[in-house]
Amino acid sequence: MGMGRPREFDAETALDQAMEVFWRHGYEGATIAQLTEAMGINPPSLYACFGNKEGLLKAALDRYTTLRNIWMDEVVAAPTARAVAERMLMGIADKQTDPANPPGCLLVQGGIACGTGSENVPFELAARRAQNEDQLRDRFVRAKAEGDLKESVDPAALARYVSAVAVGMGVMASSGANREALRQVADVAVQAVEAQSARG
Amino acid sequence: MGMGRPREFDAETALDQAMEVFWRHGYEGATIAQLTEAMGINPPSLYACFGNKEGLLKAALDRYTTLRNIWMDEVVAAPTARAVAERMLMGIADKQTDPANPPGCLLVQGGIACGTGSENVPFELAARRAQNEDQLRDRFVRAKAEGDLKESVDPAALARYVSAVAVGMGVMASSGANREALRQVADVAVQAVEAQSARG
DNA sequence: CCAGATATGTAGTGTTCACTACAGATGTGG
DNA sequence: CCACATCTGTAGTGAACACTACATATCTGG
Repeated sequence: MGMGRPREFDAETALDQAMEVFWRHGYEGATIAQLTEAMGINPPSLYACFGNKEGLLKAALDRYTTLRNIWMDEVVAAPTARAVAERMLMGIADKQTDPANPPGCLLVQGGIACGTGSENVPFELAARRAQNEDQLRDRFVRAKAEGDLKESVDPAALARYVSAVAVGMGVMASSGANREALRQVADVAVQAVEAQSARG
Repeated sequence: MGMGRPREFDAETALDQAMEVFWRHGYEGATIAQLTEAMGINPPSLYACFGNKEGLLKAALDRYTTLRNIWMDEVVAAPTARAVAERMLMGIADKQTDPANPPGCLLVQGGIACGTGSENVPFELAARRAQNEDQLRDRFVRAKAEGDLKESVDPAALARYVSAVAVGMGVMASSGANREALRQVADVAVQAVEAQSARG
């Protein structure tokens, strides 16, 4: 009863490579060929080790969330609610634009499809969202000129903020969030805009 | 030199159906078979009219953004920056949970892949995001108990807000937003949390 | 050194996909 | 009524996909 031929690759190292592929191309956009090439193994090894494509994704997500939870522990260790939010959101700003990783967050980007031949679709969508952001920015420029917004406000930054909240709400809604949950988010966000108001 | 056989379907009606399919299943998750069935036509008619799948998406996006821009015109017609933000974000909360439409926003969901057999992947991702939201909520419960947050604050709502901003930033980063842009968003969001603080 | 067990590489499998050839149907201009 | 142009439905096409059968290689226990 021998123990069989030992595995020739390191599972964690291979998972890191798979994680990057899912992160960059999304679940459906990532092909087994891309995954196996990045992991440096052949399909049978992948299936023997992780079951199937979805099993590999879950293993990659486990690894991602393990690392992320360690970071979140540091985040919630901040002394105040404000400091927690600052540490988390500023940290995200840095991490999501770190050239060492694909842009964005695996937990969002993993659901984005960019299969071969349609990589430009997400950019097409982004361009349409940018139109509304520009519209908001123009409106906030006017608000500033009218004395409605503080002199210190950057209208483009405020418009980007409102757009970001809107996008976040969209993803939440797609995942099943109900109306009350979205309204609570909107309510806090509106208060943030109000705080930029000259009378606020 | 006759003018040929006339088209037997209405392009705008068909586009509305296609828009719903892209909205619900994402670009890659939507198959030509699903699209043609929803549109009530056969593939050759689709290709004769819209060129290819991506052409159909762009036509559907055109229709979506046309309707959306009309609504945005009403939004920016609000009297103050605060009212603009309120009208937009509360309107989004309602629209994105309207049972008459698929949940979420086509401009975000259109990039989400839910092909047959992997519909549960987006929910798997959402479940992982919820873990971090719960972590935040617990932290804000503590902050409230410590008198760091106002008595009127709902810790779950505030955690949901911070999570929504984080998700929005993730989508922006995926679309090419740079670090400074994300930091500006984070900065406004942090001020919103600060406004919920007892000393704020 | 042999038997059993597991991993690996090659070379496929069936399925599904976006897309289209083709023939017949339905219109217009002469 | 005829030549021509455009649409429609049937029935595919080749390509790409996730996944696997199989022979071979490499280990352990006895």
